[in-house]
Amino acid sequence: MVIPCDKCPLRRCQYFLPFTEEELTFMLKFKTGELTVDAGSTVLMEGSNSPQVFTVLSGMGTRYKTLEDGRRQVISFLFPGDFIGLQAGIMGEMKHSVETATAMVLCVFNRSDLWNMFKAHPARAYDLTWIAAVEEHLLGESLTALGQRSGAKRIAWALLRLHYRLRVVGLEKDGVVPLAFRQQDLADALGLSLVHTNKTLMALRKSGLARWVDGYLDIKDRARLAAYAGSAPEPLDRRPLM
Amino acid sequence: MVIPCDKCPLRRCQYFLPFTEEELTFMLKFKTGELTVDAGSTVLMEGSNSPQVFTVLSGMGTRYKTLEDGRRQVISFLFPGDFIGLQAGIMGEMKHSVETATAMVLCVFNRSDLWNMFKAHPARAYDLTWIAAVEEHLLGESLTALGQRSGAKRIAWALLRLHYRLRVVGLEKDGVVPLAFRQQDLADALGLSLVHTNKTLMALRKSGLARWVDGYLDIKDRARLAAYAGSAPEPLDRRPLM
DNA sequence: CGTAGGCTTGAATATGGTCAATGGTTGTGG
DNA sequence: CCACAACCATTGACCATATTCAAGCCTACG
Repeated sequence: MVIPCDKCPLRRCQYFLPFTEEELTFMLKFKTGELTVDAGSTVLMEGSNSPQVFTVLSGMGTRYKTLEDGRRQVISFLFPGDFIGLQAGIMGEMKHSVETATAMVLCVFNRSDLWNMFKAHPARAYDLTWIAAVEEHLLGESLTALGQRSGAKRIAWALLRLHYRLRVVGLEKDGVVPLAFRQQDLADALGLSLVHTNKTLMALRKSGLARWVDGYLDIKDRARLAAYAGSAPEPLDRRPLM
Repeated sequence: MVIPCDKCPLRRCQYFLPFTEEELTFMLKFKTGELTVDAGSTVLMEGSNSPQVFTVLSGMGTRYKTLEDGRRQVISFLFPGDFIGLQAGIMGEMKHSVETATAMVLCVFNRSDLWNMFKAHPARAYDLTWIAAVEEHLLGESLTALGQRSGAKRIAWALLRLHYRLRVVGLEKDGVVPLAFRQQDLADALGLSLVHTNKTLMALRKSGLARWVDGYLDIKDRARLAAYAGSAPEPLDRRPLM
C-alpha cells in the first residue's frame, strides 16, 4: 500500500533535485509510513508538538495562523513535495496550523529520527536546511506582495504563482491546473476581504486574463497576466525533496 | 582586534542558547574574521553570490527586496545575533539585499566551510536549521501582521516586536531602546505610506503609548501598547547563535 | 549659508472594507 | 422524496482607512 521512496512519483518531476543512491537508501528507512486524510482535516495544530513530520505526497492544503478575534492568515498553500512540520521538528512547537483542502496523502517521518539524520546523513540535513531557506525566500516574496501590491495585482500575482507551482509538479494541462481552494482561502492569504477578492476574480474572468471556477484555474496567456500583475512571481528554482 | 567567539558578548544574552565546549572550539576556527561597515552600506545584494555568510555582532540593518518600479519591501530588521546570507550560502543566490542603518560589525564565515560543518559538526548544522526555522516563523508573523492588522495596529505591533528584540540583547534601559531606522524603513516594512506612518507615530506619541524620537524608542507600558495593537507579538523563544 | 535628508502637516481622493441580501449546490433527516 | 440547513459564490450600496499630492520645517553638513 505504502509507496516506497524509490517508486515515488514526485521524483520524476524536474522541479526536485535527484537523490543519490545513498540518499535513496536512507529515505527508504526514514519514511515510516503514510498518513491519509480527508479534505477539511487539520493535520497539525498551532502550538502542537507533533512527534512526526511530513512531506505532502498528493493533495492540497493551507498553512495558516489564527488570531484571537478569529481572523485567519494563510501563510502559504501546500502542494505535493512540500515539507511540513519543520518548526515542530526543530523548535519543538508548531507556529501555525495545517489544514487540507482536498484529500491528502502524506509521507510520515519520525521527528526523533531527524537528529540521527543530521549525525549520519549530512547531505540530507543540508537539503533540509535548503528547503527551509526556500521557504524563507517564498515567504519574503509573499510579504513583498502584501506590502507593495494593490489588491488586483496581488491576486493576479498569486494566481500566477499557484499556477507555476502546480505546473512544476506536472498538474498542468493546456494552461489549466486543479486548484481546490475557496475564495476565502485566497482572500485570507492576501489580506483582502472575501467580497473584494470575489469582485476582482470576476473582473479577471471577464477580461479573459484568468479563470478560476469549479476548482480549476485556467490561465491562457501567462505573460499577459504577469503584465497585469506588474511583474511575474520569481521563477521557482529547483530544490531538494524530502 | 577581532573578538574570538569565546569572548563574544552576545553569548552572555539569555536569549541565545549556550555553546557546548566542542561547539565553541569549532566556532573559533569557523569564524574567519570581522567585517566593519559604515551606516548606510550595502552588505549583500539581491542576486549576488557572496562567498561569505555573516552573523551581526553589533549594529542594526534591514533586509529588503526592491521592485521594478523602485518600491521597496523591508523583509526584516537586523540586530545583533542575526545570521545573514543563508540563502546565498545554501541556495547559491541572495533573494534580498542587506543594508546597514548604523555602523555594523559582522562575524565572517566562509560559505565553503558550511558543507564541512554539516559533515563534521551536526550539532551546529542542526542549529543553523533551527535558525532558519525561527526566521520562517518570524516571517509568518510579519505576514500575518500585514494581512490582518490595520495600519495603526500594525505599527504598534511592530514597535513592540522591535522593543522585544532589542531587550533580549540587552539594549533596553528603563523601557528605552535605541532604534536607528527612518520612518520610511518602518513604512516599507509594514506596507504603509510614509505619510500615514508618520501620522500614526505622532498619534502614538501624543497618547503616550510609544515615543520613537531621535533614534530611541520609549515604551513605558508594554501591556497598554499591546492592548492597543490588538495583541502582543509572540514572545521570542530562545534560539541558537551562529 | 545653502543644500539635502528626514520629519510634519493639511486637503483631496481612491482603494478596499463592511453590511446586507440573493442564488446555487450539496448533504441530511424526516 | 422533500424540506431544510450549511456552505460558498455573487452583487449592490455605503463608508473608512490609507494613499497621493503639496508644502513647510528642522538639522546636519560641506
